[in-house]
Amino acid sequence: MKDFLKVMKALSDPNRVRILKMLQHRIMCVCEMQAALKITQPSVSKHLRILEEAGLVMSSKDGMWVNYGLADGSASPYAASLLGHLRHWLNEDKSVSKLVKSLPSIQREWICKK
Amino acid sequence: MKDFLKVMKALSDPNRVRILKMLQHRIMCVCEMQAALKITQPSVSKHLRILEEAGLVMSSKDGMWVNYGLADGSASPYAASLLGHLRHWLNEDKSVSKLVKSLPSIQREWICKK
DNA sequence: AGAATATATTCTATTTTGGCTATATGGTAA
DNA sequence: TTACCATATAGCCAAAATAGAATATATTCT
Repeated sequence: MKDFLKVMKALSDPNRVRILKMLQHRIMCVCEMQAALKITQPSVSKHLRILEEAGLVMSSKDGMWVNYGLADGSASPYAASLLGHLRHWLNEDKSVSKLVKSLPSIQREWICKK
Repeated sequence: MKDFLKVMKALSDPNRVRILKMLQHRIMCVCEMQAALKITQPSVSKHLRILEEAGLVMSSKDGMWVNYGLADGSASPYAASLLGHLRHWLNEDKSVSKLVKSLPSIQREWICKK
């Protein structure tokens, strides 16, 4: 029950759902998501922690950066199932499609390192 | 997005999930659920309202009683999908199986009308 | 009509959540 | 080493959620 609730709670916030929808298109670092969502970096980090503990995303360090991607689902069957559905869901949502369309212009070389 | 979040939030509370798991077995009135969950009647009503607005349960009046059952899913594709998965999920959860086992002894004729 | 019962709503107190600022950590480059 | 940069954590505050007590509504029975 606890694992199930973790996944449901993780999916109960619009910004966390938007993060997952972005990660369907490519791997991203924290500062890229921050630029896309227009919220502060600590907020993004917090959301990512919740998503990770629910088994929805996974991270790997690459030097200074931390790359986040969708989890493979091995950590939680609930997460695996929901990640599958999310592929088809919410593609028509305006806030999501707008975000996805903005992705090409958001790259860590441009955003960070200023 | 809003409809999706409603379903996820509705499924983010253990008592609401337990209500759904009970309703998989039979239709119930509010006072039966109250007896099963051992929480106050207003709390049950509130949970049911949230579940209903998410498209997860439906109600029909029968005299003094209001019968609640699982929704058919026509109100929300997200609710429909999750209700399907919930059939298989959490059957092994202790709090759920305990509840289900207690169902036969919980009937409105005995519980209410005291 | 009035009493009793099942459910819904309101109100209040408590907890949880999401955002921000400030600070800490850890890696990179000079 | 020092300086810098990406990310994580801690602390704070406002908004939202949960539970219970008290109250309101609606239906049945006498």
